[in-house]
Amino acid sequence: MSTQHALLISLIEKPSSGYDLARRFDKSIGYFWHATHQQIYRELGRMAELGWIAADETAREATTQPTTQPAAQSTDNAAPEGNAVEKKNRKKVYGVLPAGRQELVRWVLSPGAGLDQREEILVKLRADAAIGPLGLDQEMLRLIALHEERLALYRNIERKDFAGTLDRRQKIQHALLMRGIQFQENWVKWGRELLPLLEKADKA
Amino acid sequence: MSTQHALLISLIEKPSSGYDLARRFDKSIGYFWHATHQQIYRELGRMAELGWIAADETAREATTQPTTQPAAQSTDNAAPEGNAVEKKNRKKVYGVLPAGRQELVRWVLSPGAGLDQREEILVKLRADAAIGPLGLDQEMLRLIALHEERLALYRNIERKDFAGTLDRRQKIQHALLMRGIQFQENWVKWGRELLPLLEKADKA
DNA sequence: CTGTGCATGTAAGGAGTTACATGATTCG
DNA sequence: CGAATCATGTAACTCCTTACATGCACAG
Repeated sequence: MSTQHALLISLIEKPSSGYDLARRFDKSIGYFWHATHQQIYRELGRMAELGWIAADETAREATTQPTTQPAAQSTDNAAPEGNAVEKKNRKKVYGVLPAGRQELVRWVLSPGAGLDQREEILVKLRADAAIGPLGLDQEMLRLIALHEERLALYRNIERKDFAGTLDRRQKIQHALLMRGIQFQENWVKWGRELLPLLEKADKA
Repeated sequence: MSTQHALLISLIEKPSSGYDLARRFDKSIGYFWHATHQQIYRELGRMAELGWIAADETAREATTQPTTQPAAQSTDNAAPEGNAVEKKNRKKVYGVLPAGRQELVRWVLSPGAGLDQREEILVKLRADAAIGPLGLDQEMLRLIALHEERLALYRNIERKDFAGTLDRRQKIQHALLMRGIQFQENWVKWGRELLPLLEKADKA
């Protein structure tokens, strides 16, 4: 399971609440691993039970040197001594415990599945091949637009975040972005070429 | 849900048993939509209930009670004399009924999600970026090899099945194959470029 | 007569989706 | 004050994965 591990990474990059994570999964790491807020809260709960992470009031920290430091995170939420209040609803900031870090390393180095694609449109195209032209060009146009939009987004990120010289961390993150860019470029080009084949005959 | 629809297409292309389908999902359509044999049998059962497909010798005990529980296993079993013929275990060849075909068309033309990638290795790389070089080059090499293997397979299929002039059906199927080829080429190239970044320092 | 391939399933559990619910804070 | 947004969760359900179970047919 990778959702937990994606969350661990996000938490290492920056200790966060479930809500923060949910928003972050709508961008950055969510671009290559999607998760909804319900999933996130559930996995946070499980990982807390497993001792991989902990909410701030409980034994926060222990890892030696997180690569990124949150720097100016409003320090006002201290009050460690007398809390005991248990306000039901207040923000819980989770941090990664040593066990969580270990688990992450273990998982990163364990062999993964690789190549098991699941793209709906490919199945639809196969159907279109089998049972006559159904007018898939409309759907295809829609998807091309989506991929172009995403491509533009990635290119903007590249321009903004990856100019100048990069350290190792940035180089890898840039490579991840490039993967996305190349994938989208490739997809759009392929889709455009395919388009003429999909028109329904009676359109003429 | 697309597994059902992938099965419908396979059955339209050629009426088959669950077993046949499972084997076919290890190639051709399985290249872009994976499914295990358990999934296949379950979905076949459901689609049969829905009236989308039917096994060839339909008369098979469908005569009286529509919702017969297929339980009747283990101990209580008695009286093989009841309906003598019907060997329990023999091959069921399913074919698509009009309702199934309609459903397939409906689904093909309905808008799908598009872009929600989920590639484990990308998450792992992000982790490697965040918490030092962990030695991901080994895993990366493994994956590159997998993708190259798949690429070679695709190229063989192209050479064998798509020479000469093609009709529309073949053109689309060729485009699907090309999608796979381009994806794999792209992936391998990207992976090779990334590799130098992943070596663990102490390897020197 | 034993192993391999054909052929069909059940059971249990984990992961993901969709819908609903609720209270707190902030801002105009 | 009311609406938007922050923030956390439950419940029900579907889908996917892994392991197990059974029985027939045929070849060596």
